[in-house]
Amino acid sequence: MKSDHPTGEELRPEQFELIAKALSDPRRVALLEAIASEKCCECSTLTQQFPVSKATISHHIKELVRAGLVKAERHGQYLNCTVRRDVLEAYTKELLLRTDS
Amino acid sequence: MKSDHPTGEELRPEQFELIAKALSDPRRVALLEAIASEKCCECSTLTQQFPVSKATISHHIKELVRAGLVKAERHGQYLNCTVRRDVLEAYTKELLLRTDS
DNA sequence: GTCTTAGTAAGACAATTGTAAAACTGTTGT
DNA sequence: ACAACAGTTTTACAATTGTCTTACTAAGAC
Repeated sequence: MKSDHPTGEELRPEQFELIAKALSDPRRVALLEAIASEKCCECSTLTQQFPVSKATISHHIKELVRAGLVKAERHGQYLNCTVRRDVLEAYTKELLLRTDS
Repeated sequence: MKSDHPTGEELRPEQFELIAKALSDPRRVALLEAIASEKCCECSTLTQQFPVSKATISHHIKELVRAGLVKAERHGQYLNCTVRRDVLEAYTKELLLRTDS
C-alpha cells in the first residue's frame, strides 16, 4: 500500500531540485539542524536562536516544507516542525545514484 | 598517513557550504552527472551536450572544482574532469550526521 | 611563423533570492 | 471585548548568481 504522503522512499520529480535549493542556504541548513536537535520545535524558539526576523524564519520554514524536508503541524497557535529524515535520506541516495556509472 | 589532498573522508569547514551551493543549480548537477557518466571527460564534449556557452560550462566547472566535487587535470589543451565520489559521499554523510539526534 | 581549437577571464545584464518592515490572521488568556 | 502572542503575507530592496559576449591565453596542426 502506497503512503498518501509521497516520499516514504522515493522523491517526486521536482523534489530533488527543491531540496538542493533548500539546502543551498547555510541559514536554512542551520535551521534544519535546530529543528532536528529538538524532537519537536515551534517557530518562536527558532526566532530566538537566530538573528533574523520571524518573517524570515517563516519564509525559510515554508521553503523547507515545500521541499518536503520538514513536516509542520499546527497545534493551536504553535507550529510544530519535525525533520523528515526519510526524505533527507532519499535525497542523498538519489544524489549518489545520479553520479554512478 | 594523511593524504595531501584534503577530503579523503572529511570535508573542510567551508566545503560543506560550497558543495551545497554547487548542487543547488540543476544545470550544474546535470553537468556533474554528465562528467560521471563518462570516466574522463573533456569540456568540449560537455559544451556540445548542453545549450549553454563554453564560458558558462567553464564557470560551472570552476565552481564544481572549488567545491571539491570534481577533479580537473589539464592534458595539453584538454581538460579532463572526473567526479570525486569520495567527496560526494562525505557530503551526504555529513548532511545526515548534522540532522541527527 | 599563421590558423584553428580548448579553455579562461572580465564585464554586463536579467533573474533569483535572503532579508526586513508593516499589516494581517488566528489563537490564548484575562 | 480586549490585549498579547504566534505565525503569515505582502511589498520592497540589496546581494547573489546564471548566462552571454567579447577578448584573452595557450596548445596543436599546417
